[in-house]
Amino acid sequence: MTMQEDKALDAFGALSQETRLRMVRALVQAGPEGLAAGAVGEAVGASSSAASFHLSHLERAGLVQSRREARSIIYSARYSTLSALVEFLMHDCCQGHPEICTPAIQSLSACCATADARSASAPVIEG
Amino acid sequence: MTMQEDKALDAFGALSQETRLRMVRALVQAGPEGLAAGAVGEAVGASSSAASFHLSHLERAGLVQSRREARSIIYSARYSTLSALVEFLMHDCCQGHPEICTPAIQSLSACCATADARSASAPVIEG
DNA sequence: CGTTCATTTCAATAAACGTTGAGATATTGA
DNA sequence: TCAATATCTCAACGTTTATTGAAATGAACG
Repeated sequence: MTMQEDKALDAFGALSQETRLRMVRALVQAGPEGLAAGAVGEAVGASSSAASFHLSHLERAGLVQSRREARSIIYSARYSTLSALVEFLMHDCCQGHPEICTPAIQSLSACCATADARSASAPVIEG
Repeated sequence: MTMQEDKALDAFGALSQETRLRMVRALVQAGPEGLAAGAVGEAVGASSSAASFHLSHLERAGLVQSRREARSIIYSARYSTLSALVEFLMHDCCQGHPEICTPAIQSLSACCATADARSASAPVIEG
């Protein structure tokens, strides 16, 4: 479950570049269905060549994954890596002061609040 | 509450370097009391010059803060920035699929589990 | 089977980054 | 004040990284 240091470095390195950070956020927000490479590039204002370079970089870092669908290559976020990254960074964060990291937990929980309310007991696969 | 893109880029850039990533983790684990610059450098295997350079970098990025204490400069993690960074990255992560980001929430919660149990109702300041 | 569309690869230039060691600054105690 | 300790600053070097545009790949459809 816990990530290795070198994987975390690759991931943070990948996230430390404007185009790639935007790409990851666009894909995080796009959900599991993902976006075609061209759409990602357009969403973040990158040339097709730059988009390909940065998406490959993100895939090598394990932050996104790709699948072919007809003519397009569809990229989507790897939420498990993002989650592992958070865990790696905050590992043993409390040291007897749980109030230190609960704000981080709440920030993350807040993002799910509306979705949770919408789909608390119903299956969500549709469309 | 939400972080700006350029701040997030600075933070991820700071975390994308082995020495600095180790430093942040050492300081996260050290808790609010922090560690002297020399101790941080020693903990991560950096020369004093390199330690100073990287700690300054981390401070500029908002990930750590410093205070003087006698001859030493004590560095400590800025948990609020780490929390904001997580929020920035995962913003709008669910899109109707809350099961996507709950693992991340649980990862983060797990880190506080023992501390929570230990100090659920008692104040924690001691020695 | 050849054309089109989407994406990737390549090579060159330019910019950013980390490391090093020497020297500067600031604090403490004799 | 002087010496010792802790940390920071600076500049030069070598390495890594991003960008660009042109060319190549690879799948799909008539």
